[in-house]
Amino acid sequence: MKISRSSSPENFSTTKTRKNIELFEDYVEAINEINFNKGFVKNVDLCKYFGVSNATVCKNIKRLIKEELVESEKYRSIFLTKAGKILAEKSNTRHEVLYKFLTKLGVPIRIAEIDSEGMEHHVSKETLNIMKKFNNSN
Amino acid sequence: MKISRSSSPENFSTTKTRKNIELFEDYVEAINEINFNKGFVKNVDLCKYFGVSNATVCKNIKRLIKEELVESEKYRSIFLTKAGKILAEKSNTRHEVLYKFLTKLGVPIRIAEIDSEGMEHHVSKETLNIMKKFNNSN
DNA sequence: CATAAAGTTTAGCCTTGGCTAAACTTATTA
DNA sequence: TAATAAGTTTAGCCAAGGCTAAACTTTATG
Ligand SMILES: [Mn+2]
Ligand SMILES: [Mn+2]
Ligand SMILES: [Mn+2]
Ligand SMILES: [Mn+2]
Repeated sequence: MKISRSSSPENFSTTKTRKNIELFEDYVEAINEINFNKGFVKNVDLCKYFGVSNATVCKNIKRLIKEELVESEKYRSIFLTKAGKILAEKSNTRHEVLYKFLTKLGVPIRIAEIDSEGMEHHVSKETLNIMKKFNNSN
Repeated sequence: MKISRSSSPENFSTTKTRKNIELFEDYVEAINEINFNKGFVKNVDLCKYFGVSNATVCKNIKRLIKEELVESEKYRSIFLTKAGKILAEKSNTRHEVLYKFLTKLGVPIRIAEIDSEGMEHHVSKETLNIMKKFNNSN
């Protein structure tokens, strides 16, 4: 039982804050990707993407609307707002940098896909910059 | 919007599974650490450690007891079971390897402490082994 | 163009992980 | 040792993120 790091409540509260926007980040990323690939996004697309029920997607989209990341009229397509688009690009870039970092390190592709899906939301911009540098010189 | 990785519902369901044991991992790690430092663990110690209320700790300890990771009698100290101890050691090792990995990479200590608190729960054993190798040769 | 199929929303349920306030137990100290 | 302080549990609340079943809307088809 060796512990070289030190722990503090602030670490946990930062982690909690990051977890609170995790779903938003995943959704705007997904919406951006699906829209890029097929031109529009509907409830059913997100169900397939995440593997959850239509009711779950519907409820979560309402939360994204309240956060002004998404716009949608009843029974219609789902669009990112300006803020949603910005968050999507930022999240996608971070996810991409982390994924590439893991593969450059030697992590098998399938494992890097899985691990990065969870890890991405907890990578600070400082850590991200270091990973970016590593990617560019390896 | 460049995406070099590929996404699948399995990535999200694995991530969900990992999130479901995140609290258990943090708690057994904390209990192990506090016990190591002061010989016993009480509700109030965990409140300070995590920065949450006594009611929250009490409720979460009940969940750990149901999972047979922890034993405790009313108003008394909190102990890890055999399984709890094993999970604590495993989680601590993973946390420690990741933390050291980030610092060796050049991430400032304070940032590595924060980022590793969230990332640790999403690092597969394959990725962990690669980080371990990196640590030993850098 | 009427009906059937596909897709979306609503209603109502559940667990997790937080909180405060109040009740209860244990520990301290006058 | 009786009163007070400190610590723990219980009760009851909330939001997030899941689910199924049923109602409703849109799209496709005979
Ligand atoms: Mn992502
Ligand atoms: Mn993700
Ligand atoms: Mn940890
Ligand atoms: Mn943690």
